[in-house]
Amino acid sequence: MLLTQAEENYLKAIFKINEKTNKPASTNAIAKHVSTSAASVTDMLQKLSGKSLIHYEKYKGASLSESGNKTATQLIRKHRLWEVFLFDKLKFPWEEVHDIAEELEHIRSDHLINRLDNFLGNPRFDPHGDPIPNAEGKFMLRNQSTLESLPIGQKCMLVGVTEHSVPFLQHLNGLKIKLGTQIKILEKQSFDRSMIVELDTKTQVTLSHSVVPNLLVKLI
Amino acid sequence: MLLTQAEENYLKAIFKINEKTNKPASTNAIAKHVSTSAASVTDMLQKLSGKSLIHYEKYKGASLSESGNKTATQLIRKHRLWEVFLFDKLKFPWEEVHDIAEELEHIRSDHLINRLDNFLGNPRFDPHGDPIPNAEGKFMLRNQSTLESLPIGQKCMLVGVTEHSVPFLQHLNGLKIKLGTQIKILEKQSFDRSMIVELDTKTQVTLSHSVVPNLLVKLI
DNA sequence: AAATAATTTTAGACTTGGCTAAAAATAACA
DNA sequence: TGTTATTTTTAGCCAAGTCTAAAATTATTT
Ligand SMILES: [Mn+2]
Ligand SMILES: [Mn+2]
Ligand SMILES: [Mn+2]
Ligand SMILES: [Mn+2]
Repeated sequence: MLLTQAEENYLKAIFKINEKTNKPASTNAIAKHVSTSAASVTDMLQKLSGKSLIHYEKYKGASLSESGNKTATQLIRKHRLWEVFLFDKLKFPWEEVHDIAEELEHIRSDHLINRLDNFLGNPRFDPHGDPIPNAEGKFMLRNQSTLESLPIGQKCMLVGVTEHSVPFLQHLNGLKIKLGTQIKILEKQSFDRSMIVELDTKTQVTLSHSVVPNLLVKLI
Repeated sequence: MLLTQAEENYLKAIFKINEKTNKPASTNAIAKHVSTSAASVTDMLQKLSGKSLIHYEKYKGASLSESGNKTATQLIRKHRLWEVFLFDKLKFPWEEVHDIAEELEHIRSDHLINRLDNFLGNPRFDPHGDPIPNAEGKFMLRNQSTLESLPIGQKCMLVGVTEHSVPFLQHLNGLKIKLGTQIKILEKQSFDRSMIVELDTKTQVTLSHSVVPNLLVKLI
């Protein structure tokens, strides 16, 4: 089926809300995601329901149907592959790739995205460490923990971030922390839940509680 | 100014018609270019005129204003750079790049297009031999002739095509003719204006009059 | 269990970009 | 120079996607 850019954006929003909450996406939650009014969301939910892309019941929120899920997954695949292109090939900083990928993800050509995937070396993760579904829509899983959950003395490596805002990513830039950076936990302050860690550059940095829970790491 | 995709497409159409005819673009000519009705074109011409992107007088056709020209040139720059990306990097055949570039050209980010230009090695011509304007909008000129105008015995090299249709480009594929192919003129048939040429592969082929005038060559 | 608050839906309107049919202007022809 | 033919514009309509304001429903308090 041929979907408009608007319809695609709603499906992606519902996907992300469903994924995070494991519940039907509420009208208001969707409205925030796509930056529009609740009334507009209701209109669109009725349309998407009519096209059998979502399951929707008045006042009960929306979740993706099988075909809606497939569409949303392909969109995420395109988004993340374009992010890899921008980051790896065009050398954009990781905090700038998302907005451009929001536009590129709507280019319609299976041929294009599969060649791009190949050109990039079939990457499994995007510049923020998020998994890239393959052409069949399968997400790659990975053993990962949040840095917060690890004990003093543990060594690990940054493999992802759960927060994608520009200020947060720039903050990490300032700390010289990026994907692949090795981290050893030296101290955990129970008072303010900050953490003192040593990086692979031998420098010590303090990570506040607005940083620590957003870092996904692999044990080493 | 922020333009819609539709507005951009109209500006590009007017640019191309102006370029080819050296006259204001007629409503009908534009309608053919953007595949729409004459009535819709009139509507849009009034809108573009209101935004000072074109010079337009009822019944007299349209031509680009300075700002309209700048916009159209940047679009062509984006279109042709994306074509180079698709052809050089993703290895698409030259007859498939145009349609995808029609979508990619509307992605808005100066940052992106300048990095792409750099990544591609600042190419001056696209996969069809058309010049790529630089960031300031300047087109590179080149000494070229149409194959038709050359005498028997002349050696030359294909540098561009004036026809971009899929069947035409596939026909050239079949003849093993691509940009860079060297051509020597062996015979010119005055009856049907066909031409017998020898390629750099030493093979001889006959080029009909629906092919010859569409080949742009450089003398060697 | 009411009353109040928050969320969601409906109703009605607007903008963009398209359409067809009819009117007006221009071009071509006899 | 009239008379046709063609082109262009106007007029009126439509679908998508948005909005605000009001009504309906559901959730939260007292
Ligand atoms: Mn992103
Ligand atoms: Mn990402
Ligand atoms: Mn093209
Ligand atoms: Mn081209």
